[in-house]
This record gives sequence, C-alpha cells and structure tokens, in this order.
Amino acid sequence: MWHTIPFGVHAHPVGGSMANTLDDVVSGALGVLDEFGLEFCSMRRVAGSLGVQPSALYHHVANKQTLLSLMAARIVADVEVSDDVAGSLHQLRAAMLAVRDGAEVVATASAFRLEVSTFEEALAERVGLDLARTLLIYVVGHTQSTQLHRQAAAVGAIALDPDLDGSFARGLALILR
Amino acid sequence: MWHTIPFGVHAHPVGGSMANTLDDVVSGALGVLDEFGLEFCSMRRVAGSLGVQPSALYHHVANKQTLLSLMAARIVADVEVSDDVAGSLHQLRAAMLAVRDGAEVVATASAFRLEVSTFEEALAERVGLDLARTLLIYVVGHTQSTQLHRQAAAVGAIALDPDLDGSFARGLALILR
DNA sequence: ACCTGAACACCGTTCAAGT
DNA sequence: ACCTGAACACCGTTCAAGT
Repeated sequence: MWHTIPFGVHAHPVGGSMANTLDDVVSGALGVLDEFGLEFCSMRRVAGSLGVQPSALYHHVANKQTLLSLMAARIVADVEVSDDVAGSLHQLRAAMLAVRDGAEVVATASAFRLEVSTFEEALAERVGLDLARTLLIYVVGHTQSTQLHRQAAAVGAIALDPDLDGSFARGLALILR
Repeated sequence: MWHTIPFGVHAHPVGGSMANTLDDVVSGALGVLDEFGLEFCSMRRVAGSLGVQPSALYHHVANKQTLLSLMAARIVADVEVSDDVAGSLHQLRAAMLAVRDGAEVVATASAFRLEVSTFEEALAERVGLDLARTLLIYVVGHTQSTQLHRQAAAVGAIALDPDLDGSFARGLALILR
C-alpha cells in the first residue's frame, strides 16, 4: 500500500500543502469526531478539516462505513490483551472513553466487523469464545451507555450518575465470577 | 392525550382519508422499518407511507429521536418481566428479533432513555441493579449482533453462523451462573 | 496518485398558511 | 387538531477531468 511507504517515491506537491495519505484521512476524521461528535462527523466535514473537496476522500476510502471501521481500529489500536483479562478490558474501556463517542464508533464498526475480531480472538484464547463474546458485548455496551449518559448530563438533560465506573467494574466482576 | 380517546369528540375528515393519530404514525414508522430497515426509515419515507407531507409528522412528534423512542417502546411493549428471569430475557430477545433492526432501534433509544427503564426497574427488583444492567446490555447487544450478522449473511457478505441462538443462551447462562 | 468541480438523489426541521 | 407548500441547511456518493 502506498500510504505505508514513509517517503513516497512518487512525486508530491512541495509548495504549500502536502498530499494526504490514508492515515491523514483517518487522523482528520478522528479529530472531527473528538471535536464535534459522531453526529457531525460527516464526510464533508472531514474533507473540510483536511482542506480538500469531499470527493477527494473517495480516493482513500471506499465509503463512510470503511472510514468508521478504520477509526475504530485506531481507537483500540494500543490496547493489548494480556492474561490479566479484567485489566485488559479496563484498558479497552479507557481507550474508548478517551475519544468522544469512541464506544459508539467501535460498536457500529465491530458490528460490521474489521478489527475487533482480533481482540475477540486474543480474548477467546484465554477465556473461551462464549465468554469472550459476552465480555466484549458488555464492555462496549456499558462504555457506550457511559458516554451517552455523560453527554446528556453535561447538557443538563439528566442527573449525572457519579458511579458509572463502579457500575462497570461490578458488572464485569459479575460476568467473571 | 387526544390519541388515546377511541372516538374523537373533535371533528375528523370523513370522506376519503382519516386524520392520523400518534399511534398511526408509530405504526407507519414500524412498517417502514420492517420493510426497508433503519437506514431507510426516514421521516420523509414514513410520511410517504401515511400519504402525508413530511412536515405533518411534526404535529405528532417533536423530532426523529422521539419517534424512534416510541418505536422502541412498542417493540418491547408485550414483553413482561416475571420471576423466570432467563425466560423474560429470551422473550425480550424474541420481541426485538421480530422486527427488522429491532435491537438497533431499542439500543439507540434506550441510550437516550424512555421506556427500557421500566424494564430495567422490573428486572432490578428481582436480581439487583448491577445484574439487571449487565443483563440488559448483554441481551440488547447480542441481539443487535445477531441481526446485523444475519443481514450480512443474507447479502452474502459473510458466512452464516448457524448457532447464534445457542451463543446467546450460553452467554446468558454465564452471566446468570 | 491525488485532487477539483459539478452534479444526483437524498436528508431533518421550520414555518406561515390552509381546513 | 391536523395538514400543505415551500424553503433552509445540510447529507453520501459518482464521475469526468485536471496535475
């Protein structure tokens, strides 16, 4: 893939603005996501943030769904599965919480599969497939709830539950018991 | 509420087409959902299915989010929580599976809260709040996975997992163990 | 390889006005 | 109470054409 070559052998515009790579597009999309939320993370806005026409994105990515999957992969990229299963899942939660609507992006993308399968496999090796699936559904689902709840509370639509982290930990313990 | 009065005291058009009620709008929306899926369940399409202009919907409902919450409430309306907790949750799953993208509608609506809280409360009375939350996240999440997986398989994008019902039951047993 | 410009077929929502 | 007609500010995606 061209975008994995650090210094392109093909000519790049030198004056003013560099040509974008796939990674630039994903980074731009994650920037828009974190600043405005998934609702406003449109192809047109991502293009705008890169200083490019919307149609230019389709040179890098087949459609929006694919871009969302790549964003999800990046969000969970640094999480590693260890023998400390509970610790790994707390790490996964933290990674999703670190970006606005992160859990929702991972949820919709993992539905259409692409990168969470890797995570699921690594987990399944340690606890079996049934438990791995159950744990992932719970972690992503509870974290999504957490983010939506906090957003609603931040906007004053709801009273803030002060113990969402505790709720998460206790539910996880129930499954792992 | 006017729409709960079986025979309206207020004048209705008699010739040709009856005026719509809130329940008609929700029914129409569920019809569109079941036929075309959530992706194509737009306000404009729902309006079209009722033989009405898009703007007319806003007389019955404040926005699309509200309509989705009412749809979710209807999808789970006939599920009753009994002392047979596992049975109740199988019932919930069946109700969501009965309509196209049913679990996704319930998931997005329960995120923004409206009717699943009733379910959660009834469940919490029997098993405690932490377990109730954990169970609901799992049931809705797994069912959503099931529907998306089956859709992808129906379109030939993926090999059909023949044991999704088994997977669900085993995961549920793991949490309830 | 990467991007522009223009177009196509859509969205959700608002609002004055009709009956 | 329920609806129309018209408008506003957007969408995702395609495609010929430029460099």
